[in-house]
Amino acid sequence: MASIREVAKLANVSPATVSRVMNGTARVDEEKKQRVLAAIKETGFVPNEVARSLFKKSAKLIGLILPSIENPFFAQLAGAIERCADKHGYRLVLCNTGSVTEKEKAAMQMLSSMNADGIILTTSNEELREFTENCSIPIIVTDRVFQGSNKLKYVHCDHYKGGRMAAEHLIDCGCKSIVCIKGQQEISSARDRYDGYRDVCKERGIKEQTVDSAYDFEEGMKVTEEILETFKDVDGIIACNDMVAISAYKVLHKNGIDVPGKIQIIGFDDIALAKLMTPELTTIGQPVKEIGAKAAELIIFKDKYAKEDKQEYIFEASLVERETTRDI
Amino acid sequence: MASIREVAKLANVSPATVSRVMNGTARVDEEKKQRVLAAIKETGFVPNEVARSLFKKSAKLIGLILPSIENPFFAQLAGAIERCADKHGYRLVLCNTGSVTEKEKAAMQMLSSMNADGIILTTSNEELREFTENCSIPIIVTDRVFQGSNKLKYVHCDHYKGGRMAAEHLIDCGCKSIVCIKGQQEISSARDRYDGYRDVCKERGIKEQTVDSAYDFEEGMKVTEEILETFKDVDGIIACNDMVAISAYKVLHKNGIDVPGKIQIIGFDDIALAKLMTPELTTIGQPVKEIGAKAAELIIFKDKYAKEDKQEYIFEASLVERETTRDI
DNA sequence: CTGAAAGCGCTTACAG
DNA sequence: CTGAAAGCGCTTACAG
Repeated sequence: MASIREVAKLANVSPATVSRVMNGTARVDEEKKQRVLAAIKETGFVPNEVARSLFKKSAKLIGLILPSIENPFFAQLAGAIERCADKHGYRLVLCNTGSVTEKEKAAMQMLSSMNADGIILTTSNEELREFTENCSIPIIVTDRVFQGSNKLKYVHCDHYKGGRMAAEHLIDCGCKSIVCIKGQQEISSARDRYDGYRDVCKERGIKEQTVDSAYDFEEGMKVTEEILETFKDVDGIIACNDMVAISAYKVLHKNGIDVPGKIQIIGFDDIALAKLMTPELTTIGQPVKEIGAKAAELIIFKDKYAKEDKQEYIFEASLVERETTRDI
Repeated sequence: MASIREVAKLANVSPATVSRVMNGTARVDEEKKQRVLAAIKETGFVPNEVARSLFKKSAKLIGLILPSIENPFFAQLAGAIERCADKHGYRLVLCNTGSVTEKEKAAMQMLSSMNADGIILTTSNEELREFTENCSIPIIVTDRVFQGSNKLKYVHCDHYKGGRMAAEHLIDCGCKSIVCIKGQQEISSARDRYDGYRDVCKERGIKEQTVDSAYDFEEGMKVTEEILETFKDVDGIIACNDMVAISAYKVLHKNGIDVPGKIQIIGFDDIALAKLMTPELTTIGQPVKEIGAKAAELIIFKDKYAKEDKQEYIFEASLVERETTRDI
């Protein structure tokens, strides 16, 4: 790899001039400029980003810390973030944590020591709050919220309203006995979704019926069996996300229960798979692209956003009616 | 962030000594060592990876260049690579290219200028071969192969055998009229899978029937409609991957065709969704974890592998029988 | 407009 | 065992 020195020698100028030509940071004599450009071309010179980053204290890197990239919702989020980052010349460093606190901490530390420009974090772990507040680079929490922190920024969709929409839709579809599969209540988004469901139940005078589950296939299936045993008259299921909704469908189908004829199902997230499965899954969609792009922009344009002094960026969820519910 | 200088001052030693304590690169007087350790703790010092990387010419970074992280197979691959990388103290830089050549080239260049230790690349684009061969850091091509290159290393599963297994399984299940949905034939893995199918047809005296498709939902559905019109007696479909298989099922189901009763389906990859859908998808599984880990190790332990002088690392595909076929 | 110099924060010969 | 020095490859005051 050619260095700036070689280019300079070839063009008969100083390294400083080469740097100025590359970056357009100062006016350079036209003739010299041409010589530099020619020399860059001839040597195939590409500036070393590490050296640049050491000086600038910005590596043009965004850290992405996720429970698991295998979760389709997070994969979509990562895709959205990557596309936005790439557009502005930033790269993404991916860290899977399996929600293990020590890994999350290690990733944050590593990322700061890499001069990353910021971190986009999705964690289930509220204990992490203090640690994140002391991190030397900006952290954007996506999809979830830490209670009581005012140092971080948040980007997520309105899960509470989403929860309401799910419940209301099922009621509109004629359901009388709705069971909500709650996600882990340590996760703020799961809490909010559940709260939405609960409030609608109260308002509409419907019995609140719930069951606990993790965001996970096996759990989803186990819990659905449980529902069938416990709530004999169930005619509507709100799943904490699409994965669980799909698992629920699987169990109902296996038990010969017609969906949506006998029991209706609604999921959460609108992952790509939701409309691919048979029957197509009704769900509450999140605007992942917008969420991902906003999170990335909050880091890329941090100076601009610093002035805005807004802490939470909230997007609207939307009902996506498909085939596991039937409006009447 | 504290620097090595501050730690040194606090411990009353030189920065060199601090470095030696941190890295264990030389014997240090026990008492000084303790002072250094205490000073590190007190200051919360974390060494700057950028400075380290500038000197070492290794950023402990692996570049991952993929068509799209949203594709579940690639998401699983990324997860496998990340876990292996993390175990050895390496980070992953994720680049989505949408298979756009210019993006692929830009990503490779960027990654070298970041002092990445190597690149794991999945591309459909054989024109890229020369460019990759001239890249200054090692490149491991996963899932696919460039024809005629002997500078790169390859990690993938035996797609040819996989194609054979799919065809043989369908025949064993009693299919007489099998249609193969070929993936894009510029992609070596799609070619190999198809070749496997074709050879089995020849050997078993079965008529070869094919249809072209991309690895994509919409295409999968369109092409399945086409199959239904063109091949009236079709009783088995080999899809180029699981996504397409799922789309095919969707179309068959919509047309009231019983699966596997009337038409049997087999996919490729064994993505998580395959066993989640209803009916569960029979498919040819790839050992993604092993593939991802091997690719990462080839970069992390490049010196060790340089001696091995092996260019291709091939893993076995395996038949995963589920509910869209029925052995007789 | 432009070059010499200093510096970003580490690491490793080198000399002692 | 240990410190002073040089250097990794850039960038930007500074002086001219």
